[in-house]
Amino acid sequence: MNQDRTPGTLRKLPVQKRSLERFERLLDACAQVLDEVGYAALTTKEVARRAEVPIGTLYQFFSDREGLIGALAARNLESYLGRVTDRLEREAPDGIIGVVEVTVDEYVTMRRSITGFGVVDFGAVGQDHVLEPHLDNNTAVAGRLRALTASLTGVEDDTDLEIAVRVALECADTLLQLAFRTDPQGDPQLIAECKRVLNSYLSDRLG
Amino acid sequence: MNQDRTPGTLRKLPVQKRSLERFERLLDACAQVLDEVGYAALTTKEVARRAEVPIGTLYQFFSDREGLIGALAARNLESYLGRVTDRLEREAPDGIIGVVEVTVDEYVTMRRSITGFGVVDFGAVGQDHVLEPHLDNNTAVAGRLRALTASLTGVEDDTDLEIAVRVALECADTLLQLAFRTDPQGDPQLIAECKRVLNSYLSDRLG
DNA sequence: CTAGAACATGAGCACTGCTCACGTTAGTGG
DNA sequence: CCACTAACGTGAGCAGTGCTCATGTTCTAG
Repeated sequence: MNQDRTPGTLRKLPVQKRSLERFERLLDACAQVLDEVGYAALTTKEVARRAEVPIGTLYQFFSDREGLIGALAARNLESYLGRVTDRLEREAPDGIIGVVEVTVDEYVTMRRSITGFGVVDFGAVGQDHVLEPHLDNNTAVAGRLRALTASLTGVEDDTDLEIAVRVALECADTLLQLAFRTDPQGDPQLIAECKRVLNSYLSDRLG
Repeated sequence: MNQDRTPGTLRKLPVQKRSLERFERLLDACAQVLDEVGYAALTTKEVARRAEVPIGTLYQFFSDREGLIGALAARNLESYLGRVTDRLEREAPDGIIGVVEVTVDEYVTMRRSITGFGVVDFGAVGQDHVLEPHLDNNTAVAGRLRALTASLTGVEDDTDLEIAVRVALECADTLLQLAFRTDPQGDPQLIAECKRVLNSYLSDRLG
């Protein structure tokens, strides 16, 4: 009894080995189905069928359809931030331009290689607060990117930087969505244009 | 027989008076419901109930749920473009900055006054090609804004302008969405930030 | 060994988008 | 005025969805 009925969340994390496998299989199947039929047409029954998991089991882990997709988004975000952090620490670029280069390129790489990444990246539209309660997704991502940016570029980490990163991220997100809508491999001109927008704005804003 | 089964479109435009009233009532009810419960929770039955129109009648006009929402988006777009055109012709600003000012302010005004405008503005996400076949919504809007911009600022109307307007529109769209997500009246700082992004980018790009 | 926690299952409920067969009204040529 | 066609009106019901819950099975700590 007393299951977690908060929408868009996890219910129970798997603790035993078999159910952990199933949990991951469900996320993989979810990514696959998203890739094939898109967000609106995704069906929990189909995801369960692909993962070879009964429908009831799916709902043991995820409170609802949104919770399933949200968990996939969270996994994508962790993966993305891990990769960006690694590259930034290794390459240690000394200015805004270098940070823009790395964050954009890493996003592009993931969109080309991770199934379903294009549909939910860090959270599908109209479905916010997936990553942290009370924060919409891009705000959560912005918070984590801001810390990285401040420590690498020496820019003061104040309210101004917070807003600048928030705005830059929002633009980058849509422009890259546009680039990949235009060309499945990511229209190179639009990717370049994305970097240009970010560089114009951020140097105007912070420089 | 032989109804139009193309998804996301209109079926028949009303030709007689009573059905035209019902058509408009359906769009108004659709806007109201969107405003109250959001995109995902909108139900065709509820829209029909509000408009005091039987469900079958709704489906005489609209091929499906998406067609209904798309028709609302199209009505919003025409209204927006009309207002922007009027103001630009009357005020005849002489540079990019003036055009940015007018287009952004007019959007803000509409979001504050038109029910449901915030949810679909010119087309809900994941539901493109509503305004013109084979063009996603923002591209269609961009095309019409580009013509206006070129004639007013004297900038050459070439491929470069096309891309610049396309990119600027995409950014403006998300940043204004963000501004209104942050504050129901539209966060003033984020609205200002939106103009800053557009001005930095466009003067860097076209100047 | 055993109590209780974690996990597994799928028929079925409530609800959705949408159809279609049939009835009603509006408009027009004679 | 009528008769006739096209436009309009209608809502029970179908196919399919998200999700539950009663019942059973497996794991693991003491």
